[in-house]
Amino acid sequence: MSVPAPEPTGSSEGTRQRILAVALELFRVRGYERTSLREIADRLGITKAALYYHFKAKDDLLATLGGPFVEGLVALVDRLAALPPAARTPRAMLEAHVDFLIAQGEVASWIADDFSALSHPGIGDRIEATTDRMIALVAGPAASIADRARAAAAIGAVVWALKNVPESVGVRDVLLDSALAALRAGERRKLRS
Amino acid sequence: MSVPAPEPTGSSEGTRQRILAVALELFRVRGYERTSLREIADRLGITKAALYYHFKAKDDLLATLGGPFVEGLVALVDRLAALPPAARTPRAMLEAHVDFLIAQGEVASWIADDFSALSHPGIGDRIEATTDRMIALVAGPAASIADRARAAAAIGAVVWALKNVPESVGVRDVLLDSALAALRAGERRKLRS
DNA sequence: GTCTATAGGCAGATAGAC
DNA sequence: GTCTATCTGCCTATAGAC
Repeated sequence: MSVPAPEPTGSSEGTRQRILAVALELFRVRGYERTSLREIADRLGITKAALYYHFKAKDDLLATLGGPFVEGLVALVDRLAALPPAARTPRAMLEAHVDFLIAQGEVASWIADDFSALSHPGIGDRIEATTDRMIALVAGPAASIADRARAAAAIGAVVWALKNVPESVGVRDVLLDSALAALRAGERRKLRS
Repeated sequence: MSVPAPEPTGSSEGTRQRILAVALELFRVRGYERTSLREIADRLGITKAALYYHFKAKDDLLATLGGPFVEGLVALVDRLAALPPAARTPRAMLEAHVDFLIAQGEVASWIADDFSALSHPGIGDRIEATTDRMIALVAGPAASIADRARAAAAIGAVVWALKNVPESVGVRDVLLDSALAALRAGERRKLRS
């Protein structure tokens, strides 16, 4: 008896990936809301109806492209929060964040510019809460407003530099040191990480 | 002969301001593209048609709210670029930028989250070019990639902190020092501003 | 898996009365 | 200035042939 053909993911999977690539490219340039399915289809030389064979709704493109980012960020913060306090150093946390953003690549820079695209109930709130948790973790316990401001500054330094100077990925360590310096600007002494 | 009634801006101006306030509030929550004129009108207790008496198109709301930000940023960078090199210190430039963002208030934090709303031909390109110029100015002449990364980090520290920790406005100087620390993380010596 | 054709809806925008 | 009524168009999404 013949086993189901060993090509469960034939050219279909390839098309799906091409759709995602084009969608991400357009989302980065025009934003999610301003990008129509017709534009995506035209760019690929197919019709809108063909798109719907691969993704049952426009929302699916958003979820498929942005989902891993959101879930990854939440998982990252969860993981950091679960670390023993001794291991939860600013350097370790900022390092994990930088590497996460670098791993997310163009998705991260898309979302940085099109953050409001995630303003859906159940997503926007979640990522906002996660951001606040991350700031609180980096700021540490009993943080003053100034501490929180510096923590946000350190995180933002990374986010913004990667978005606006893509070559920053090549100087990851420089960026990390820069973020740490922003965080520690208020301290009077203490030289170790 | 009677002079034109001395009430050129009666309750009309008030309504116009109320519209802008509600529009900004909704843009901040849902983003520009996802906010419909019907939502704005409903929130104000008027109809869409009434909106069109005050603004001839939805784009006008975007231009009225975001225009001063874009124009202000361009003017700021122009002004900084025109300063004599001796006066163009990192501290002076970052300080001017912080104060500009604080002055823009909620508009600045809206745009930070809804940057892609400005992705119109002739606006998006312009603000992107201006951002690059600002980074180049802060990075200084003959800047390496690491220098540019740190400059972007310093600017981003400010932008992101003000957006995510609104109370940062109250610790402006802390934020400024934090950004400067991020910029100077790569230097080996030199202590003055 | 991709097509043609079209449904269905809501958005932005206008006309003209009051 | 604000309304009611309506136009127009594009967009998401679906039905069904090939």
